[in-house]
Amino acid sequence: MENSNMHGEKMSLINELAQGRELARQLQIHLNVPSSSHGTRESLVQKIIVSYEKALSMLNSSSSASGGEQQLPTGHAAIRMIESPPTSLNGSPRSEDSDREFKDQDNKDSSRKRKTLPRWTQQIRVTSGMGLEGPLDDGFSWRKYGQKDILGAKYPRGYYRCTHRNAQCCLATKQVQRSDEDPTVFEITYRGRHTCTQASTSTTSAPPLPPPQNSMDIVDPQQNQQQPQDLLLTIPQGLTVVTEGLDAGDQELFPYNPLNHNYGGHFSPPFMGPTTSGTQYLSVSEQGFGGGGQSFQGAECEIPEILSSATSANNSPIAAAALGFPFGQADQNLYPNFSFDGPGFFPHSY
DNA sequence: GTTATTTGACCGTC
DNA sequence: GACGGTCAAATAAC
Repeated sequence: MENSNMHGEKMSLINELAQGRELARQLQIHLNVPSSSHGTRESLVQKIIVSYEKALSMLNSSSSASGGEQQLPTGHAAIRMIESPPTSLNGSPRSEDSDREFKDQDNKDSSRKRKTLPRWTQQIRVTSGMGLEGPLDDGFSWRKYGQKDILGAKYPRGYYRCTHRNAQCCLATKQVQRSDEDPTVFEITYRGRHTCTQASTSTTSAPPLPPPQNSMDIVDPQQNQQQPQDLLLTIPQGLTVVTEGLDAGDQELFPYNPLNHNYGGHFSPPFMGPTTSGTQYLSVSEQGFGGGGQSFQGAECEIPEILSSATSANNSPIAAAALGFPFGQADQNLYPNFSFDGPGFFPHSY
């Protein structure tokens, strides 16, 4: 086991470094292109930084522990991945649908689309004076469509979906649940991915990325740093962000989120831990963060169907695009181990 | 006037 | 029947 892990980490490290190199090349090209926008260059720079930081994190973590705890050497954030069941901090019935969805997928399959959406959770702690609502703003436009008192929870759960849901068929949704025990902690569960252009333009914010555990296994088990890294860009100082990895049902997650393009734009394959679930803690200094999230639910959009097709039609560029796969062919070169046809990748049709 | 939020009702799942 | 998630009308804010 360890050997395979070690090997996997090495491969991941190599991939990460290769990605960084490729990004540097792209930056070089852009620097020579007058028409290239500043934003594009910035994006590439950010990607390179992220890539190298991830590589460093891998080295750091591999030498430290295998307990799923990692620390970025960057100093501006402490990221911790904790393998833990997707339970809420407060013990409240947090996304109970986690298991429910899991069962559904297992048993019936997708009579209800929302049950098949990728989902991941972040726990955000507001440690210093910013509005408690601050953490809810992740740079994406969310529209609240519901609020519900949850059994066993002191605070109601808020339901949000992407503002561009109708206009751009963006199925991203998120649920915001305040912790009972610690009101400064918000548990944000994201569903689905942003497919709206907004996702690709909000480079200043770092909406949480879905922790693609599966992809992780396939591509790079250590890339989990990606998300935290991105989050750092927008999370207000003083906030502690805990990303609870994909819930148990994440076998269904696609590893990537169109969002990835946004943040810095790029994709970074998997940033979640090698395990099916995990928690990431981000401690940042204060300024505004936004918890972004996404999830899906719409029915008018055909994304789910497209995704489904994607699972059956391996390597379809269109499907990949629809899925928001960050990497194109070039990226695939960077991640030779990645494949769409792995049963662990798209275990179920969407 | 347009867009976002609130809130009760409805639906699906367990 | 209980519960969570979503819808949609009413209301508020811009």
